[in-house]
Amino acid sequence: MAKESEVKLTRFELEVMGALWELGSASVREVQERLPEGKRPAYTTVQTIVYRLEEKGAVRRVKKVGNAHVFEPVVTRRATVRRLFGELLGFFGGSPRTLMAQLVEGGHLTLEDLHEAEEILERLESDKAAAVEKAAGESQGRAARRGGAGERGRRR
Amino acid sequence: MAKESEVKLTRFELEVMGALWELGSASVREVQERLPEGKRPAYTTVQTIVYRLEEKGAVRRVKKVGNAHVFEPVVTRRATVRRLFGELLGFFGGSPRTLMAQLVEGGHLTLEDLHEAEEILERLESDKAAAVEKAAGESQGRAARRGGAGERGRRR
DNA sequence: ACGCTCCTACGACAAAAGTAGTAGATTCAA
DNA sequence: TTGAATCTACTACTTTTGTCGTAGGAGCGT
Repeated sequence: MAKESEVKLTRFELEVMGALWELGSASVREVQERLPEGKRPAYTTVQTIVYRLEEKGAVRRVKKVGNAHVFEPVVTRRATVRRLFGELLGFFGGSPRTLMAQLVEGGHLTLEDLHEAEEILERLESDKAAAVEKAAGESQGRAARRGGAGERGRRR
Repeated sequence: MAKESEVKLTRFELEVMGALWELGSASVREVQERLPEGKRPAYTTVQTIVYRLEEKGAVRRVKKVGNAHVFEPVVTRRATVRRLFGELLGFFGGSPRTLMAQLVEGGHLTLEDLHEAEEILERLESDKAAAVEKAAGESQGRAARRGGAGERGRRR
């Protein structure tokens, strides 16, 4: 199977992944309910997307609560951002700088954001030699466990 | 028609727009040839994309050279980045900071990039009251002609 | 043991994206 | 003024996305 970071996600799939990343792991229903009211498709629509994500290897079912499957992201948010950003760079001649400039001008970034980024960068820089390639410690997961997949008592 | 910044572009369309932004304006053929060898579709395929972009209002034909139409971008690169980035933010919980952090960690941004961004930001900040809402003077079009769209010499 | 309610597995489809071929008009160098 | 080279304007087809509906299986409260 193609390198996992190669998974190409569509906008909607990303939307679903977004929910999944936030939740750590969740059932189809939970995902659906986390989607912005405006564009909240039918349950089965979300289900289909999740299934497709599973085929693409972006998520996997980890267990079952009640009779519902609980899914969990396989591709990390980080890897995905990297990928997306890489694509972006592609469209813009490959200069992160130009892109940054436009983001700043677009009002998306504040000075604080930049400062923080700098700190992170410096911190990284200092222990560059260290475990840079570990990439394992994704802080995904548990965090969002509040509730559990099986809450019933929901009608439609 | 819908606010121009609303145009939703697909990956391929973005690719084409990318070429167009770099070129300032160009014929279908020129666009095609600017596409990376690997994924360079047939001439007519590119033509179709360009036509569709025209329908979406993302480009327009400005003149004719020989018997060929010359197209020019209507939506600016900037507006597009903004849009894309906004989408990105949506998928990631809306925090530009988190996103930044991941970009930095992903090795996409250098300290220099950040510094420059800061400068730009500060500059902007100072004359904020000024023509912020003008938005009209997009320096696209011919301006973009400074031979070599891509500032080369990029590291990573 | 029932009857609900929820979930899963599939199957379908329409719309959008990706990809390309063809016929006929236009240019341009000889 | 001809013919080759090149465009444009359509048309068409295949995949991929976006969206759902339905049939049947599973839990669970009573």
